[in-house]
Amino acid sequence: METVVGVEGSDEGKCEESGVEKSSSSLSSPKQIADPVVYKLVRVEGDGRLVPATDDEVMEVEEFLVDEKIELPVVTDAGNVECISNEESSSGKSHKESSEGLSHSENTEPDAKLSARLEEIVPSSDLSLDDSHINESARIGECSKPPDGPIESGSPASVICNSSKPDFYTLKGEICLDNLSIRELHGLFRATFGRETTVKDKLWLKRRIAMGLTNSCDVSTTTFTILDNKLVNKGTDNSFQNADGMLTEGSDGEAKNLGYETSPTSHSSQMENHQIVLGKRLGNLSVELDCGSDDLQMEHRGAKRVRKPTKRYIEELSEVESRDYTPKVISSAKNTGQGQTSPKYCIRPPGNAPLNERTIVTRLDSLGGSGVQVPFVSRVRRSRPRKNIMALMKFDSSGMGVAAKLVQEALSVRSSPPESEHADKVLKVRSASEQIQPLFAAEPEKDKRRSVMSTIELGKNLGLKQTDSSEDNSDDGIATVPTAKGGMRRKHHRAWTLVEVMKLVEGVSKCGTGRWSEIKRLSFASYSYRTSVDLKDKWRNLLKASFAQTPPDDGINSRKHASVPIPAAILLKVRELAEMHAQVPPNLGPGKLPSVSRSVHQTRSGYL
DNA sequence: CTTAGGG
DNA sequence: CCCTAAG
Repeated sequence: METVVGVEGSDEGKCEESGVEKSSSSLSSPKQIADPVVYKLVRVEGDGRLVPATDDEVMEVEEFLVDEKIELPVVTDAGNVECISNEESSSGKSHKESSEGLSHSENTEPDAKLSARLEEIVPSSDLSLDDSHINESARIGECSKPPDGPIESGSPASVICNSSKPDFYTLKGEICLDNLSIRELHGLFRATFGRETTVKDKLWLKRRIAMGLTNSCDVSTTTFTILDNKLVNKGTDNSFQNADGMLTEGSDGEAKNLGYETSPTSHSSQMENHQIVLGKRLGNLSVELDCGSDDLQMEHRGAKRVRKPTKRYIEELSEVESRDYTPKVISSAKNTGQGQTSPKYCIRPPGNAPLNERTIVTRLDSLGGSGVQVPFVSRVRRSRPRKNIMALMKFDSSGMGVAAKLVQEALSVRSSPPESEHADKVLKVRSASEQIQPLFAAEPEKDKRRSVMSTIELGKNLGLKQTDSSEDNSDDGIATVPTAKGGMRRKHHRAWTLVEVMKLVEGVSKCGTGRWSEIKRLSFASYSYRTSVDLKDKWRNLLKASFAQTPPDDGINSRKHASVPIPAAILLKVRELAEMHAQVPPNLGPGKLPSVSRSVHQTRSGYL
């Protein structure tokens, strides 16, 4: 019940530590739980002052809010929040609900507060903010930063590093976001997450990208340099994580000062709460590393999520209902904790999606790039035959009741998953939890949130990571084209984002090559598109790319400007893995590999 | 159903 | 990405 904001720093993993938040930090002393921090949508000016958010940002928020209302009933909770978080919005109600359910949860903030936060600005924050930035900047060696920080619109941080590294990202395997222009950041953002962003705040962009590349929410607020998938904080090394997804906890430095944010890893629930509470800083919040999910999230909000079939080609009309919930379930809990680094929790209720869809006529097309709006109908159509959809929608809308029924059925039958992917071994436990989630989601709000919470906890207990699925709806990217034969063919190529690539690499490192389905489950549970075959193909391409490029080294290397190629670090990793796996017989099995894989990235591989 | 390969 | 052959 307590508010998260207060947070005691101990165990919570809060993901949030955003730079701007400092303001919040000042307000929220760790101890004052009672007094929640007020968050306002603001931007940090060059001189360290807070200014009201731009129209754009505000709009985003508003939109979000609106959506929220709509979704609210359906929304589950934390998971949901996360999904939404991307935009900046989430906060209010959803978290409220969630919080209640959770034991720790803190929710506490009433709607009023929410509104309050939007409206109020944090007073004292300026100073604190300022100071911290300055200090940090000062510390940062390379970047001797000009005091003034003539920064465009961005945050002070961005300014900081200008001097030393002019180049983009990838500097000997290093990715430095500090000096990128907004435009560049946008490009990188797109490459990383596969979607456009309208956000103009450099700090936000950097953090978001850093989080994405790093797969963690714990990103320093000062500098953004990513080395080999690890985020390197030059000034203070308070936080960094590796690609593996493990967060190192030791970080304290500034974070502590802020009053919150410590280690994101441990309790997911807490993190969620924080996120929720903080709501406003969504950017940061979105913890997910799966940032990939971001795009999805956006889409979700706008459009409904049609349940996504696990398999691309499946188009069974007859069983729509059953499928409808099924996929969701799978997606939601699917992966085991292990693979994912980041804690993501998106639990999305199957039922509600349709509602949204109906409501909203147009949606942003993340895929295409730049936010093009298209009539949702067309979109839908693409993914599946209209009949189905219509039927589906009706079905859903007509009632939660139905959903509930389904749920019940599921429960009763829980052991028999429909077409679940989780036939596998490990999943038994998981499956149970998975199934439960969706069910709950369907339930009425009140119950729902509670159930969700419980579900989450359950998951925790089980040790599952609920990573979720941010993307189930990904019907987005899939366009089908009728062929002469009569078959439908998938048309849109969904560009692989850096995040996805990293996940893939990580997955390979864990499971080894050739175990695509495993990898799919572990690392790509959230990406419903991307089949094991896709993973395989992508890996093939990566290998080709890595081997091709590395040797020549500098020659053509200058592709820097190419559209966000592929961070060299990743290619290196790919090579290493390739080597390893090539040498290691498959028969060793995944279990053994891990040790090797783990060390891999650091590797001393001398072979190549 | 999941992989491996070729197209 | 798609499609198909194989285990």
